[in-house]
Amino acid sequence: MTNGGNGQPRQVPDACVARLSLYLRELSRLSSKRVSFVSSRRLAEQLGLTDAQVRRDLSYFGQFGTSGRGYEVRRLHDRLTAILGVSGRTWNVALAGVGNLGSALLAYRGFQERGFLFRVVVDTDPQKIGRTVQGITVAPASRLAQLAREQRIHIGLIAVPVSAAQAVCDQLVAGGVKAIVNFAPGRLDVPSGVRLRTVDLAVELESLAFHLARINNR
Amino acid sequence: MTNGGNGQPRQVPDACVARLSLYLRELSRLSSKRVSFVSSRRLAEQLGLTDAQVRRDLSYFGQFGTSGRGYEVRRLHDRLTAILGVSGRTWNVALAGVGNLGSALLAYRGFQERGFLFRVVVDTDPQKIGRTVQGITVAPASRLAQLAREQRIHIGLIAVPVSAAQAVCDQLVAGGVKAIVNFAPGRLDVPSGVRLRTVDLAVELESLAFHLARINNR
DNA sequence: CACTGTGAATGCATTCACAGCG
DNA sequence: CGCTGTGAATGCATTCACAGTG
Repeated sequence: MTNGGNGQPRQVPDACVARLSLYLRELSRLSSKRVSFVSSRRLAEQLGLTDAQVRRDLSYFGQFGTSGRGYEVRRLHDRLTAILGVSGRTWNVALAGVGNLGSALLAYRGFQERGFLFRVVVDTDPQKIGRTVQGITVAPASRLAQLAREQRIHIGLIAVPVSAAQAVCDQLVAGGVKAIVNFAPGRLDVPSGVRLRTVDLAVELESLAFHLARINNR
Repeated sequence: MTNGGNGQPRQVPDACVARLSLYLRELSRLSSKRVSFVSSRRLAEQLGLTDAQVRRDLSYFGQFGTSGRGYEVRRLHDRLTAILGVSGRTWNVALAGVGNLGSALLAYRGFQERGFLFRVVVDTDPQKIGRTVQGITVAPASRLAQLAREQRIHIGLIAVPVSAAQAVCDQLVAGGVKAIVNFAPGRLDVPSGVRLRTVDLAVELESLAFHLARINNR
């Protein structure tokens, strides 16, 4: 047995957590196709993983499978949504920056479906302030900290140019936000206790270039 | 000594490659500030890593540092650009999908600066076809494979809805593209020999939610 | 002396391989 | 049987710690 049996485990690898939402997506798909059971093998195939890895990942949270048959799609789906914290409850999200990237984030259907609600959207551009995007009015960036506190924001998204990123980040922290995803390239400082993930789109391209260079040069 | 001395190493961890472009960015910054030497300690501090890690990463590619003084900023910068394959040469990039995310990618200055040139941009929307974005005319998606081949595209970016992603991916492969970054959620199939990276924006949010849920629930 | 470069040690993550169950 | 759940083995990645160098 992996853990106490009911509660949460002690030690879940970060890499595993990142995969949970992939499982969830695939299970949703299977569920809508009226598939009722799925084996670790099939699930793995579909997601480009190994069967052992799927079983190991799920085992961190308990025993969901049936020997000889696999996992019951609906049941596993429900358990995973609960584990990921996207069950029942919703998360309040603040977005700073309504440029192209910010707009892409706002428009992304997956967020709403999983209970991530954009409650606060800010920008510095007077042209944009006051406009309504996806049902939310764009507020001035100067009010970010205040709004974050009022709206009890859980997660902040930074989609502003690098030069403004640290200031925006500080405002989010001042507003009591404890989890931030930064899409601006470059490092940000946050106090301990605040969780920060930086997603750098250029890194992906450069990693590919590195590998291509090695293929093409010899 | 880590390797032969001049050439490329044999075994570089993927995680290290991903960090090279962070080093590069920081070195550019230091260079523009007229800083001529930097220690592994300082570099690490700035990027949120450890000094040992910086030294280890760089050591995969040779010996660039001077005992007691650190690394010569300009020299290291030049060596890293060469290693990453972003020196001298340029990379031809094709973009599929000119929605918000696609536009964000097109507008990202960092790409051009590093020698990634958008040569082909396609979309299915008749409203968008024929328009010029960032100096490039949007072509119909049906011509993707042909254009990719004609323009000798190295890297393809997929920024279309999930439903269209696999088809677009197949077109890129048909057009001889060997490296693809997919921004649509969900798995894509590519023949072996083609390098595929999927970047899923929702995964980041859900990973954060998982950790927040663990904090808030007990 | 301050700093690099690197064996050796540690700590994660993945994979193997198989006992055990329905 | 077919498939799960998991110790044990392996393979990466990071960190330690220090000999060696300008």
